[in-house]
Amino acid sequence: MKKYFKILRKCPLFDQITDDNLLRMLVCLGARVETFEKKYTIFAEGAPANHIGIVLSGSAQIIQVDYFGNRSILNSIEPAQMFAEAFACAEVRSMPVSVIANEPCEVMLIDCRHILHTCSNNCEFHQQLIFNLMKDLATKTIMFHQRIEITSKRTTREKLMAYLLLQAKKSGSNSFDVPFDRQELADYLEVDRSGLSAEIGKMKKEGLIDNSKKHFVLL
Amino acid sequence: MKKYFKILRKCPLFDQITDDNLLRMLVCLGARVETFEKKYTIFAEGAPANHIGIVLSGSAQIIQVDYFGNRSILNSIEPAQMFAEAFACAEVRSMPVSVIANEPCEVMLIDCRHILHTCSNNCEFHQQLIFNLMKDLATKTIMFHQRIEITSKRTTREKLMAYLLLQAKKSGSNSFDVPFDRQELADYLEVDRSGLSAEIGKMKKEGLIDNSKKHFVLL
DNA sequence: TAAAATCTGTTGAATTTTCAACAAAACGGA
DNA sequence: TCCGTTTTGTTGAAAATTCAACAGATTTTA
Repeated sequence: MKKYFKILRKCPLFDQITDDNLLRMLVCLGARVETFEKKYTIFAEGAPANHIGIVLSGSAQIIQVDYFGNRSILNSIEPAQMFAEAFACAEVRSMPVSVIANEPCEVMLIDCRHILHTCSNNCEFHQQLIFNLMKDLATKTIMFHQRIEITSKRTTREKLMAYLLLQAKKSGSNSFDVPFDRQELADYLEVDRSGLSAEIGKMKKEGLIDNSKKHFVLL
Repeated sequence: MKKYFKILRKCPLFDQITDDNLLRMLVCLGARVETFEKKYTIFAEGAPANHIGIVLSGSAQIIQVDYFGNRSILNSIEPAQMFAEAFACAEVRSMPVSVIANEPCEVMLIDCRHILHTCSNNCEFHQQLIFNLMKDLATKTIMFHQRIEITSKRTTREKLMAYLLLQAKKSGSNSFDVPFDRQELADYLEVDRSGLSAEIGKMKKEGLIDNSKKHFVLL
């Protein structure tokens, strides 16, 4: 487990937890690590929603697929970030979304019931973990607000521009990579892929942006 | 304060809190009640985000207005529900959304810092409140997932149908009221109002739904 | 009660998106 | 390196949304 400490220290779940306590805590929580190949399903829609996931390496995507097969990408999960914590904390029966490995992944899984319900050892760190979960959920809620601000725009160009402006702000630079290929970006922005490609082409011609694959520059 | 107990007991923030403790707690937290007329701003975008709001009577709406004046309605807040808790818990500087009274409202305001940071009295209920906040935030996250499932649909009809199906499920009946007038429903679904009116008319003609004002029936 | 303000439904034109199909480019594996 | 697969850009036609304008209905206010 020790080899994961460097990344786990960055995970908001373990804020304010000393290195000394972290190892014992992981044992007590029954944390385990699993690996997934690219495109493999980490959590399937409909599966029990008991576990919190933490991406240790690689990346994952939260997706919804509707009755007609249309995919929405809700979020991209990078190393040290958590996923499925809302469903585990709300104690819903089953997952309403799927989580897919976007590249080869190492994922730590923790049964959330071990966090929410005090264990027989009566460890004091439960309170800190619950506080950290609360903070994380509040942050996730804000991310959803930002996503809604983007997808509520009515045209492909407005959505893309709103998304790129936010990414530039987050990265602190006008030159940055996005975590999506074209189809994925379209499924995040809720637009048609070919329309998105066309719009990117137009905006390049107009000198608004520069782009090559996943790299974008705001001009 | 006692006159609000009946509704406060239904607020998820006070789950597992005994009536005896509730009054003392409200004093300790510095809770206060304010009233707002219809359409008045409870929290303005850009204002400090320190307070959690609880709707005691009436209802409120969470709205985003973009640069061009386009309004999105993120959520409707009914009595006993909280709002702005995510921003207060995440300790962001200022509100990224506005909260508007949808009808005459009584609102309880609690400075979230009194919940997150233990007070000098060292009351034991902080832990329970933080646990309750975590549960509430998890539930709110799930609500956003549902909203995204609705607004990610590409046509007005699909969005409306997805919304109505969810409302029917929530109300436990095929006959129910929605908390929005036409323009508000359009701003929630992220579609054009006139297009929405036209689509409702078509669906009535096709015998899919019945509707009058805010009342809908799924046939 | 009457007048004013707001809300709703309807229309047609303009804009935009979606859809399907295809070819070029990029990628990955043998 | 070559071949098969995946990704990306491009196109045009069909479908849907948006927009502006207006009239009738409803609600609010004086």
